[in-house]
Amino acid sequence: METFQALLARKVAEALKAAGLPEAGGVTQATDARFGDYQSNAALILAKQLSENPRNIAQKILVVLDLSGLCEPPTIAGAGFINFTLRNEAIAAQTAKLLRDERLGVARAETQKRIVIDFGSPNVAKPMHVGHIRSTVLGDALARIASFLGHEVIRDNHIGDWGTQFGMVIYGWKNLLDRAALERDPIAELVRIYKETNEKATSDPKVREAVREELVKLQAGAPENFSIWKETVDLSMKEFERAYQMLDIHYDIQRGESFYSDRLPAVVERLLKSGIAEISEGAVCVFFRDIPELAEKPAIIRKSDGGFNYTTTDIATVDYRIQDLKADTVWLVVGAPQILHFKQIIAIARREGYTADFRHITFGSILGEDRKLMKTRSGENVPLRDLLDEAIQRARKIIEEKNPDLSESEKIDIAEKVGIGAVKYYDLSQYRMTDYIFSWDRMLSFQGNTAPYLQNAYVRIRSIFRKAGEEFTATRELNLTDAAEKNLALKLCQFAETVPTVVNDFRPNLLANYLYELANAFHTFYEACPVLKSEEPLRSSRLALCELTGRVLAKGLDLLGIKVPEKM
RNA sequence: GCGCUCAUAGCUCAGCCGGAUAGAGCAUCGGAUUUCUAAUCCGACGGUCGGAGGUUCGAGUCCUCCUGGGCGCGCCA
Repeated sequence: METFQALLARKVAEALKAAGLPEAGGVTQATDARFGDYQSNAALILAKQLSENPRNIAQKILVVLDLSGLCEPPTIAGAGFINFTLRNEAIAAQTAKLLRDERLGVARAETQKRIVIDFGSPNVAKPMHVGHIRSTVLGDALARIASFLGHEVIRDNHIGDWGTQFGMVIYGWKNLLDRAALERDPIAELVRIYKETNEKATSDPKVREAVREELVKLQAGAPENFSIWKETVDLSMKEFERAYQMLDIHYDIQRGESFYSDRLPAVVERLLKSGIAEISEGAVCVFFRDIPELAEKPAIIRKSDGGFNYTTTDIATVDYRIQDLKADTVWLVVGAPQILHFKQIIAIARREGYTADFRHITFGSILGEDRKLMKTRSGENVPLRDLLDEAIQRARKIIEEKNPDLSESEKIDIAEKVGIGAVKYYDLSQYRMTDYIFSWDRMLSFQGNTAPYLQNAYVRIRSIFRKAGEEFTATRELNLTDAAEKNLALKLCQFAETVPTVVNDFRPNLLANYLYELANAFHTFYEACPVLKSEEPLRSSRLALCELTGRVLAKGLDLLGIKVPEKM
């Protein structure tokens, strides 16, 4: 089904053609309710090209524009805006259609893509911390949305499970490991032995040399070192799984850096052979002399000691994703500090002849109340596990206060949905590039653009249906007499206009903003329009609006990876 | 030094292809509940959109320069 926006845009385009005018932009939602529901700026755009009075052009368009049944007669306003106000009957009819549409009006993308989404990427032997929230939550939301839009999505967790830090870990394991501590809290013990080894290595050259040897042995496949490595990976993966379970994150594949390790020599050989890489100061490098911003920034793909680094790994990763996974699109949801690195990787991919669409999707940082990178009091990264536990705990406390009569199992369920939802929504509702200040009070507030506010709107709807105690059957006729009803219905119709915009520039916050406006429109409707106490046919009509609002809220939040409780 | 990025109300943040008088929430002040969750709603107050130029009929949005913050820049990832 076609959205109002698409329908009006098509009608305007037809009118332009009929009036002998060139194409000129689309139709947008009105910037202000005073100007109606939608607007076209075609006349203003054409005025420039044709050097003619925009209002005259608007008039010419209106003469051939037939919107009977859909809109009130369009008006020309201001400098030459054409304003459209939808007829209530048209909104009612569209809303009734949405009730019978599983996709809630959202069209599938015209061209289906095969998209590998690289997000999360925690490091083995290190705890997940706040720094992982944005990549994980953003990547997951984008995956859900792209998938809903009909793309074939492969979610890949590019785990940091290979690299020089394993020299430290293995040395520490052999010399400093406390088995009992490892049983109790594996990651904490791995971090401890890593840190202590690191300290010893900085002060003692002999340790430094021993660490290096352990790494070389690992890379050469020495059985003991390999099995230690394997065990640390397994322990870490278990830890990651716990976090992913709490966050409801699922991966299709988890190809760590180690997966690519045996492909690295061939990568370097190939690049040398094709002349893309060359030897410089004993290392194998790729220079980008023709790309001004990279001209002074060569990429090293084999160190002078013969070792490979993460650039080599990422080139191998590109190979795998394009050739084995057959991706035509790759989204890298990785922090901004790696911009230069990925520019190099993408430039190399281009030289190798890959035409896939690579997007490095960056994001800002999470700050503490002091406006500096969020840390614990002792200056450490805040462990993700602690943060999620605290979110649930705080949500639980609020629920206890507001609704103490709920059963224990309900409280557990609600606290989890509200707490985790609040953390995710707080992240996703803000523009991804800006740094944001982490605040429990704000994210768990029931007022404003927060998960609890949206969840509460859903809960109010469920409450109505519980009270009604009847099976919902969609009416075919909606009555939109009250302004609050029209406003709500129109918002519901606009879900389909909003969802696709998210992937244009990878901005889930556009969807979040929409859901907030929808919830707000619903609350206003809820205050103004009694549902169960109203007379038929109004009662059925209002129930239908509630039903649809509930479905859109649940689906919208689901696309952001957030669950809705039935009560709260 | 070069590159990327951010700067909008007292605070926290929206503002997608440039469109009309820049919007929310919090805070402050004032209203609304015999009512389906007041966990809400309605209203008031509050802004030279960091600064200066430029492009345009029109700039928070695009371009240039400047100021300030964050991040990155040859063998860590």
